[in-house]
Amino acid sequence: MARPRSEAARQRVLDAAQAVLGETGVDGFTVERVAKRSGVAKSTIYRHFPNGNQLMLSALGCVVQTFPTPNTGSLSGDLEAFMGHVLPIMSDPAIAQAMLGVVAAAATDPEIAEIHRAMMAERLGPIVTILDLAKGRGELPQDLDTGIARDFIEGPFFMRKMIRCEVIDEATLRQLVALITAGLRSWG
Amino acid sequence: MARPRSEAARQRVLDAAQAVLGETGVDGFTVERVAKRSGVAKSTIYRHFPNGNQLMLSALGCVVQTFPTPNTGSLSGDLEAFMGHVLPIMSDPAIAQAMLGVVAAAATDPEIAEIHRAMMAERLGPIVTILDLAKGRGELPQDLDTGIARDFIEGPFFMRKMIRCEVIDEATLRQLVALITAGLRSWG
Amino acid sequence: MARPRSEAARQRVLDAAQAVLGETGVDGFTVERVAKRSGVAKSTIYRHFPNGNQLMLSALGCVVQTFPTPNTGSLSGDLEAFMGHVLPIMSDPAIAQAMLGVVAAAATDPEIAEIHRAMMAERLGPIVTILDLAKGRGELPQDLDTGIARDFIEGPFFMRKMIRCEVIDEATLRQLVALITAGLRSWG
Amino acid sequence: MARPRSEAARQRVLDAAQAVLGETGVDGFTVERVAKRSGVAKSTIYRHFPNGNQLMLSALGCVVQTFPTPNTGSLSGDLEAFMGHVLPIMSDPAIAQAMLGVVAAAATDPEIAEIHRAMMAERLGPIVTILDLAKGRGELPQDLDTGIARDFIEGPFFMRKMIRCEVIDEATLRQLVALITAGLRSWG
DNA sequence: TGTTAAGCGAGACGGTACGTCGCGTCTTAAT
DNA sequence: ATTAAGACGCGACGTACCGTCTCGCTTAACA
Repeated sequence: MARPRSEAARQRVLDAAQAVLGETGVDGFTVERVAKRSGVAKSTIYRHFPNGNQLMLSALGCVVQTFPTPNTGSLSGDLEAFMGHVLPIMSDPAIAQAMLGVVAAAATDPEIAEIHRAMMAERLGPIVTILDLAKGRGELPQDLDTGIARDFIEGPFFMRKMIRCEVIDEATLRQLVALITAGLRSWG
Repeated sequence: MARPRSEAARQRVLDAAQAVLGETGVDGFTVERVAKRSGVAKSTIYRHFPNGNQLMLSALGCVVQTFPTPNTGSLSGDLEAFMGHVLPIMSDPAIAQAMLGVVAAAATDPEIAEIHRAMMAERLGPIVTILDLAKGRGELPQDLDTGIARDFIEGPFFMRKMIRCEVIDEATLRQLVALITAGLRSWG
Repeated sequence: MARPRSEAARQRVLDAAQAVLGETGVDGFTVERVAKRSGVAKSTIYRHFPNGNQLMLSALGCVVQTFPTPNTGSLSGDLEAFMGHVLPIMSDPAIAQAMLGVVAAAATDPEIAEIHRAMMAERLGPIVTILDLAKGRGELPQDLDTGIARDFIEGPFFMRKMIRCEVIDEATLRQLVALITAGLRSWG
Repeated sequence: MARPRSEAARQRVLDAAQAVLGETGVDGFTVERVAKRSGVAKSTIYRHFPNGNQLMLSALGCVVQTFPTPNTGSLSGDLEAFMGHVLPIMSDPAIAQAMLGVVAAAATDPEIAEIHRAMMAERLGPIVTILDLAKGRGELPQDLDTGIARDFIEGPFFMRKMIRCEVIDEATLRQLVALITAGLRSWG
């Protein structure tokens, strides 16, 4: 019966939030700055988001995005293609910061834990598919544990790129994929 | 005539800081809370630490600790032993949070970047030694790239434990080590 | 062609407004509280009243009420009877608060000044009549200044009851009336 | 052991508060405006005053001021002199507004009630003295009730000046004093 | 007897001020 | 000279109301 919350306002807020995040970083992120920049009243922001942290996380919704599942015909090719999609995103410092923030905050805040879960699940799908395809082709043993495999696959990239903050060039990507596929094939 | 800065005070502050970190998490970490809890005046804290973030990080100094280098006679044994040391530390939620915080903050704050570097280096030493020993035994090819290998080794554990927050039991530890050693041996 | 504004709604608003005034006082008086309590939408309230202050004042319309003019045959009797009517109204704390609020606000808001004027005038009529009757009976000199007399009559009661917030019992009422009549008779 | 609250800051705040009151009236009175104008931080204001209302009332402390007790040798002279002191103060619209605000708020807020009490008591002293002197000179009966007399004296002036907002010129002052003294002498 | 403009509830919106909290700096008295 | 205590300027927080504005739905007067 009442006026619906304006999706336009919500979007303007999210856009401004992303801009602020990019410009000032996580530490300089402020609801009042977002309000000023978006031209939306602070009270309206609080009508759409329970608090500043949630707003920041929502602004980072892009982290929880769908990745395409490649199908190149070989395990190595699929893994290289998939990581080729994921790596650029992890390279954006704002996203990296936010992602780590999500992981850290998930320990205490249940709402953030949910985002964390979604973020993790989103990347699981393609990996499972890639593994299944490889099993179908006979490249991998049928009883390979998917849970362990996904950490074995993602871990090295995550470690190098986001934790150690080193670049991953084309050669490194291929070398890591080679190590990973060799390891996976040895399963059992 | 002057009183030296009491080391006792510094230590009480650090202890209180760790307690606060553990109880309230990174978000609830506050200089004033640490002051109240430690019974030390805020001004004294600022005499010992340049600002609240540095205090928090110093309280996390334990993360930058020396790990013993195992020597069990086999690559698998050494890796299992090493990770057996590292994993319990990563399991402490306060340390985990802090570590992620360090990684995130390193992007902007050069002082934290230094801590980040030390934290990373501390773990590198034992890994290099383990790899060198394995090369000496002929378990690994001589030209194995240490930089890539260390991400390939640590990454899966880090991913599973700290990012995905799943337990790593004895069996999982051994399975991951098996995958890793198989991968490493395939180098070249 | 259009629907007329529902008098029922207006009345429900006024009732709720008076209730809110009585319960929370002038400071706790809020349009939104009145809306919630009355079950009437805020927009409807603003359709009937230009703003919150006006609503509050309208809710106090009862202060601007007609008082009967007594005629007991003597000045003392008339004054006692008149104040006997007025005092109970001044005793209602909500009305008292509101009345003071009107006086205070009249200084700045011309609309409230109008209410203030009406409020004052309403009480003037009976007093003039009482004085005229007394003059007719020869109890008071013909040239008694009505303007001064009305302050001389009302002032002591107002001061004691509304400003000093002390009770006025039967005896006090009679004593004050005696002082007043004696004073008035001395005019000239 | 700690730094004492700076009396200078408190005074600057009060000065600014009075200025704001005078310029914008009670409605435009805002803690943030006072902060900005005084150059004192909002948090400091809240360190000195529990809330904005209390600040406003403290700024009106001048209302609770000591009045000199005249001694002209006659009751009429004393009353004229005393009201000659009081009337100019009641004429300041800011003070008048505030005074009514104090009376109104005293009903609900115990702290304001205390101010109200002090405000009332401050004026009682001189009046009692004036009455006692008159009794000593034989101008008034010994058994005159002071409580009733004080309302009888102050009431008319208060009513005319602050409630009805009419001027009190020299002639009116004398006429009212004449009525009052005549009334008082009739006691008993 | 429909039509239709206004009333109405609900509540979103842009604002302003609130009172609180934490920061990092400072001043004071005591040790 | 260092410490405990805490005041200070600053600035963000999240809340409460303000008065205005869309929304659909309902309803009484006109056509």
